[in-house]
Amino acid sequence: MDRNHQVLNVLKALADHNRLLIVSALHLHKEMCACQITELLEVTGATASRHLALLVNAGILNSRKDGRWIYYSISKAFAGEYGLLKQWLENIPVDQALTDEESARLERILEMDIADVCRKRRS
Amino acid sequence: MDRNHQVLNVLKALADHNRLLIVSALHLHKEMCACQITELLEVTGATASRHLALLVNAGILNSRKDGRWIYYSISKAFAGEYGLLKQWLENIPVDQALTDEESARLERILEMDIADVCRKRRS
DNA sequence: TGTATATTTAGTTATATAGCTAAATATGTA
DNA sequence: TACATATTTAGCTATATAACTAAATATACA
Repeated sequence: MDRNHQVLNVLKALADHNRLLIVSALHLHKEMCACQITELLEVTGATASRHLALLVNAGILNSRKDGRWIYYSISKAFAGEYGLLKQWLENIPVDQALTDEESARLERILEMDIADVCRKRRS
Repeated sequence: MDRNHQVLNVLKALADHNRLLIVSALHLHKEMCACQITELLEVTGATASRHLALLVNAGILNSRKDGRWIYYSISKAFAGEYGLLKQWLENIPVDQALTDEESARLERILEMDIADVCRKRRS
């Protein structure tokens, strides 16, 4: 990937409602596992997985495997190379990044035990 | 358009090679008319027009009509509401925003008389 | 007024991609 | 080892959109 397409890749990665939701949620909370994110998006695991892979690929997220769960967080590289962009994303008011319903869903998910969140997943 | 979709709209507007090229060129040069931008993108006037309308719609560009030409520039509203994002875009190194070929094309276009640029347009 | 120029709108086609289901892979636990 | 859980991969379908051409609209000037 030449330098010229990296910037575009980052923008394309962010220019999707569900992926912006993932990034916003991870700004509010350091880490979330794939199944928590799947619940947040209300999509199948496969769909969440693809979005997460795309964000990792664009250098925006880091993943960390712990047992059978994979935790995602904003990558340090993104903070470094795209500091101003990251700052902008962090400063987006919550009500512009998440709908009321999504905020409520996020809170509910974070209050639950991860094992319970994962066990009740769709598909 | 509710607040929630504005941020996404701005990102979607920027997440396209040709539109990012337009915005980058306008960061380097205050104003360009539609026909200059058409030349820069190497597309038909109709295609350039659509990209420009989309950027104006997202609040990123301003247009100013002067005779039969329409001049475009980065909008003050964008600088205000999306200051950090605008700063980020301004700080993207030129070689990451434009290919060598595009830089050369931009220089050539800006050296020419606008009337000549417009007269030799495709389609 | 008539003609050339500049831009936009309408309509078509091709491509990209978001979602799904089903199956594969990997990990933890009985 | 066998089974349940967690995630990814492969393949499909529907939708969005970027490009084009042709036609419409608007402006400038002879």
